[in-house]
Amino acid sequence: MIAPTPSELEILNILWKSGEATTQIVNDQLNLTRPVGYTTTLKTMQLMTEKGLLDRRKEGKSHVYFALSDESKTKSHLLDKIIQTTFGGSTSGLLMQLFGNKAVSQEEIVQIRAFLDDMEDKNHG
Amino acid sequence: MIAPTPSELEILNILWKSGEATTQIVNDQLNLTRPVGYTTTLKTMQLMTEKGLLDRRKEGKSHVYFALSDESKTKSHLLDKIIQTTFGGSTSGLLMQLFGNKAVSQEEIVQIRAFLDDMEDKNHG
DNA sequence: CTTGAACTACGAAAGCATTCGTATATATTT
DNA sequence: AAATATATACGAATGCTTTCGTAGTTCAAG
Repeated sequence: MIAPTPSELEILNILWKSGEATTQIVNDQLNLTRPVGYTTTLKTMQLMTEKGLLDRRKEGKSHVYFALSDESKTKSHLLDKIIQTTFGGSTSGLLMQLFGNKAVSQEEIVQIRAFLDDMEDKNHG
Repeated sequence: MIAPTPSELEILNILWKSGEATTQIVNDQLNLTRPVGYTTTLKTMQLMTEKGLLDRRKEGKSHVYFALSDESKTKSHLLDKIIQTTFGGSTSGLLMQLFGNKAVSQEEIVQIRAFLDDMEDKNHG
């Protein structure tokens, strides 16, 4: 599995959401958050294509890019990595950190309980 | 807050566990996992000291290092970062990923529910 | 006090991610 | 078809992390 770099992840997030986009569109999206030059974005997306993270098709004079890497798998991988390096491989360790040191809203707690209920339904049903 | 690099985090994890240690000891610990030269470890720890992540005291001809950065705060910070970059700032997003794509045992679910109960007690009490 | 072992300090190389300038190509407009 | 606008391709610089060789220092043993 190819782990995207931080910059690559930003681009992936945009493409995962929109399905596909030109460099122009991706760059505009990025610039809503932080300033970044057009050719920088272009170059990054070209490298990502070489790496197999993206593919593209020609459309007029420009390219339309789309993600090849799976969103869920990629995020799962990144999560595994931080669990490994930061919490010694312990998922519970991560959760303790999350619940122990962050303000988790009542709303989120409700949501999490719902997740757990679903999980148990799946386990038992 | 100073975010440690991956290599620095490895060293911090050792020092958080042992309280304090010489370069030699840290390097030996690291080499249980992966090969790394003594001077590499030394240099990294020196840089970490400059950065304020560590401090040290002289003991005989060697130095005894210890972490200045707080374990919980550091991990919390790293976690925030991945939540931000990978899950668009949504803690629930992280949890969905965690619960949706990993096998979470019944035991862990029970543990998580206990966490949530504690959380609610804190929120209300 | 000289030798040797362990330790520190320093500099620099190598690898990788990010950035962007410049040159070139492609389409569109006049 | 010339001029303009929009794209792409490429190379190279920058900055940061990691790595380790080498030189010098400190302590202890002979």
